[in-house]
Amino acid sequence: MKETNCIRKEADVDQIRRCITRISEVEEAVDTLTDKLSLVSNATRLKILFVLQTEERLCVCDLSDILNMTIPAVSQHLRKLKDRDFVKSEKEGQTIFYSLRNDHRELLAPFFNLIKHQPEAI
Amino acid sequence: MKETNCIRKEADVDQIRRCITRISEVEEAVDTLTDKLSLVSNATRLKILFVLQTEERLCVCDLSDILNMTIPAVSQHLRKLKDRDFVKSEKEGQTIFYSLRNDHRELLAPFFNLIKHQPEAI
DNA sequence: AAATTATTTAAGCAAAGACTTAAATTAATG
DNA sequence: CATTAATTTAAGTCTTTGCTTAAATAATTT
Repeated sequence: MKETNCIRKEADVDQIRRCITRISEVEEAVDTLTDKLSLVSNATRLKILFVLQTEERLCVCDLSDILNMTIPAVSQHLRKLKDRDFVKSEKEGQTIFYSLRNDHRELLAPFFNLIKHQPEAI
Repeated sequence: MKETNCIRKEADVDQIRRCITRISEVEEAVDTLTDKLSLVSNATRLKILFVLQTEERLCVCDLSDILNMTIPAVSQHLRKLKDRDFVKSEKEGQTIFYSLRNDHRELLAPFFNLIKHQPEAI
């Protein structure tokens, strides 16, 4: 890649430098955030999180019935949510119950509000 | 798919029904939200939005320099952001300046806060 | 008018995502 | 102890995404 694309005379070099600096400062935070958002930006996973908000805990086959999806499909979503600390699991006999973790409540709260208070369109 | 996966005796049929109802009520809101989140959950696009927050407006080649990416790559991200009303564009001669729209400020605000106030880890 | 500049559009490709079905694991039960 | 049940893991497929390079548009300058 070329070093510079903006060769127009009006180009504000200081502005560009300033932006580069500003972005480099938040680069890591952006990556961390987008990593989490990419999890939440899936309808199935957001539904799982949403319903776990009120239900305390649900097992895989509960969720499979609720979401009308196959068990393995649900299980794979749950693994992702668990890997990123959105949910935790507890085994009880042969069934495994999933529940919300507190780790990302702050991130999730605005979404749940949007969903609940503007059900038709956001 | 089978109608029911949960055949265990402890299965709480009422709970499952309740969840199905609750989810059906927010289905549309969830889709609308995840559609927007999937846009924001990309590091390049979040950076564009972040930097446009303070810079008022930037042209495509500015952003290409700032993000160290090719012009077409940036242009394609901008199109997505524009299609979903995150940004607007104004032509001035042969350069096209992009700036933030107000439509999704409410959705974006928490992200910008997270990025700015916890730069190391969220 | 020809050449240059800024941007978009298009086509192609590689990687990531989300499902499917089948097999493996683990626990409970007859 | 063999069977059933709940879940995970794995492998395969299809779609989506994000880039690349090349070509097309459109405005400016020479």
